[in-house]
Amino acid sequence: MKTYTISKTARLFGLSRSTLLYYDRIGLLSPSRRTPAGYRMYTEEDVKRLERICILRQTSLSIEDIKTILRSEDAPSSELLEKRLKEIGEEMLALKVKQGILSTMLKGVASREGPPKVNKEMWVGMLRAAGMDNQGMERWHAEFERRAPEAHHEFLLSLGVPEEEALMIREWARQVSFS
Amino acid sequence: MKTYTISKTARLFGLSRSTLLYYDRIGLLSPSRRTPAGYRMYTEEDVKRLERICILRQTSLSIEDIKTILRSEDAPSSELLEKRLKEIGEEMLALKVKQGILSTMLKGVASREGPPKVNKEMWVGMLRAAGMDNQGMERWHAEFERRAPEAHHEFLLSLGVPEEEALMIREWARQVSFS
DNA sequence: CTTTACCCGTCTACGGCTTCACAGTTTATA
DNA sequence: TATAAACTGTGAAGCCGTAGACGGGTAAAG
Repeated sequence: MKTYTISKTARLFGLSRSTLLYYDRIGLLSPSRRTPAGYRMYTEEDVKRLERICILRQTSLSIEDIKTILRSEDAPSSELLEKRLKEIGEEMLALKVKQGILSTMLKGVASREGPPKVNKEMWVGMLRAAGMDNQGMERWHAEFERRAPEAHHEFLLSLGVPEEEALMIREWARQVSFS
Repeated sequence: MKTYTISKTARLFGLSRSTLLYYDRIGLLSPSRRTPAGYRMYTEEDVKRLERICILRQTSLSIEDIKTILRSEDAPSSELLEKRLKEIGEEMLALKVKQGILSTMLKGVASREGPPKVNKEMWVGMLRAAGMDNQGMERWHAEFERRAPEAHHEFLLSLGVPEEEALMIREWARQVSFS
C-alpha cells in the first residue's frame, strides 16, 4: 500500500509539517504506521481523513467539532454544520458593521473632519451589551432593536449601511429576539 | 477632575479588568494617575482614548495598527484603515465560500448521499495554492481563474454560490491577477 | 561513501487576551 | 472598631493553530 511521509502529506494539502505534528499530538489525525526508525507514514486512508479535515477546517469549524463529526461519520450530525452556518451569518453581519465603521472613518478623514464622531452613548451601550463577540453581535442587534428601533436604524445608517440593508438587518434582529 | 478605577472603566466599555491590565502592560493605554497605594486611576482623557481604542478594535484592527493610528492622530493615516477595509472584503468572500461549502455538505446530508463529494483534485489544488488564509484566498481565486476559468466557475457553483455572484467573484479574481 | 534531502522530537513565538495565585487596600457591615 | 467582602496590585502560565529553528538521526542518489 502506498504511504506518504509527513512532509509529503503536508505538501499535498498545503499544510506545514508542524500542523500535522499538532494534529497527531491532539489525536485528530495519527498516521496508521511508523517506519522502524519512527517516521510517520500516512496511508491512503489517513490522507482521505485529512482531506475531510481540511474541508471541514475550511469552514472554520473548531477542531473539537471536527473530531465529533468524524467520529460519528455515519450519522454526520448536521447539527454542528448548521450551528457553524448560523455563526457564519453572524460573522457576515459583523463584517458589514466593521466595514461601515471603517467607511465612515475614512469619509471623515477624507473630508478633514478629524476622527469619527459616533455618538458616545451608542458605542458605550453597544460595547457594554455583549463585548461584541459573534454571538454577542446577534444579541446586541436584537436588544438595540427591541429597546430603540429608531436609534438602531439611525445607527446603522451612521455606519454607512445602506437603507435597504439596514431594514434587512433590523428584520433579522426582530426574528432573533422572538425566537 | 473625575477619575475612574480600573474595574469601573472596564465596565464602562464592557471590557474586563484583565483587558485593561493588558493594555497597560503593552503600552496601549496607561492610566494618567495612580493613588498612593498604586491603584490605577483613569481620567476623562484616558476614557476618551479608550473609547477610540474600542471603536478601532471593533473593526478588528490589530493593536499595533491602533497604536500607530493613535500616535499620529492629527494626520490620521487612512492607509491602515484602507488596508483593513480591503482585508474585510477578502474575509467576506472567504465567508461566502465557507457558507457554500457548508450548504453543499448539508444538502448532501439531507439527501443521505453521505459526505460531500467535492472533486479531490480541486481541493488539493486549492489547499495547496495558498493555505487559505485571507490573502491566500485572493491569490487562490486569481490562480484558479487564470488556470482554469471554467473549472473555477463550476467549482463556485458546486459550493452553492449563485451564478450571479460567481461571475462577480471571477471578475474580481481577474482584476487581482493583473494588478 | 559522500552528499544531499529528508526525517525525528522538542522548543519557542505569535496575538489578544484570560485565568490563576498570592498579597496588599479599601469599603461595608456587625 | 473588628472583620469580612470586594476591590486592587504583580507576575506567570495557559489558550488556539500554526510557523519556524534547533540538533541530530535516516534515506537515497551520485
